[in-house]
Amino acid sequence: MLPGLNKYLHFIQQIYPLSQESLEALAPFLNHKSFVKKDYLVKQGDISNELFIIMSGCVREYFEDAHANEINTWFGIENAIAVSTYSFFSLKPSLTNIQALEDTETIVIRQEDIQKLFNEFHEIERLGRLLAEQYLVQIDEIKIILQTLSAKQRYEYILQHKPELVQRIPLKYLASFLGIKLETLSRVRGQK
Amino acid sequence: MLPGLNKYLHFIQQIYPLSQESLEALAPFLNHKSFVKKDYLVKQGDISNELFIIMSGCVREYFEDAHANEINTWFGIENAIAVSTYSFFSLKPSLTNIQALEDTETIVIRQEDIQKLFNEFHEIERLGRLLAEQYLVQIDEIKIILQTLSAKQRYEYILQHKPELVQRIPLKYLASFLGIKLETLSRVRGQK
DNA sequence: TAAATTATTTGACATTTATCAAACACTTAT
DNA sequence: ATAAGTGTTTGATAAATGTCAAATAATTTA
Repeated sequence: MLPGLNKYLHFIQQIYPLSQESLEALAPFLNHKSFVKKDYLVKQGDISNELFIIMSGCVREYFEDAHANEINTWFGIENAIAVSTYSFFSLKPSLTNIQALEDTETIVIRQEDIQKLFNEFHEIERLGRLLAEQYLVQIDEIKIILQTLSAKQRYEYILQHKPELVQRIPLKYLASFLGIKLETLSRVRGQK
Repeated sequence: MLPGLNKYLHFIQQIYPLSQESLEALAPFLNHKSFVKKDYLVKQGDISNELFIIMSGCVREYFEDAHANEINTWFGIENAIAVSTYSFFSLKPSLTNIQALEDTETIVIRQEDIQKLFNEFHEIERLGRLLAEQYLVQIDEIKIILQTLSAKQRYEYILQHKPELVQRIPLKYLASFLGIKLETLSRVRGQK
């Protein structure tokens, strides 16, 4: 049996409890993958047909813009699902990299296996739907922060609502996630 | 039979073709609702348990911030699905209003009916999953624009990728959607 | 532990965007 | 057709954020 699987299953069960039957069907398709700091889970340009549940550690999703600046678009820590959504859903080349910021343990499942499980088990597809809905609401929240708040307010929001991120993610990565420059973020932190 | 339903079904069939059986099960739960300009499809604070497919017309989603400014978070035109996602998925009070910007014809389906259909028809739940995934990718695209681009670049992006929006949505609404002020948007349009 | 590397802060200044007020343009209702 | 209301542009100025360079702090590696 896959080490750490119980913890993963518990996390999943909170979102939508699966029957014993589904769990047993799911288990063989789950694999463990470890990454050391700076390893890539997903590379920009590749078709990313894997979904990662982060058991421990922390990752960033980013891409390079026209001026070769890195834009960080998402961060994931324990219990988050790291997936290059566009690529995973459409099986087209990934627009982003996903990279480990710490040594990171994951459970991986492949797109084609999920597809098979979706076909066979309605309730697994339900779980998939609920996860997509949750993910959507989370991204929408970030989008609204960016539509609404000033640099300082963005930092305070993230500090209040995602303090783990501020602790664990280097500021230089947080800045572009918040849509501001590193120096501005640094200054905004100084104020109160 | 519901007028306009065929067109709606065609739109849905492109995302995931449903069997005749599912279509027949779905049809009785679809209703037509018309809105005149300025009518509300969803009111902030209400639990919004309806999902609207826009047959014709155009809507905005917005909320009022702390200073009673309206922040427009989303726009929908023909074939878009208008839904207060957070409220619809969690059945908690809506954080946003959805308002008709033109006279608007919609097909409505209720959350509890969708739930029943999801329970009964796996393939309808699959359609739901795929729609959630599509919606997610669209929102993520907007989020990345806000993380990355200057006022001028945001306008150019939207002009290039969603020209219908620029034509149909008053600039005063587009501005907050792009995370900038009306005057800045106006100026940025002037340049070239 | 020291040196090298990486991350963050600070300063001076440039640029972008916001603010407030007014003018202008366009639409709607009488 | 006119007046009233809405929407957009323009101008002057203020505030926020970006840029570039350098200093400091923290972390990693030899």
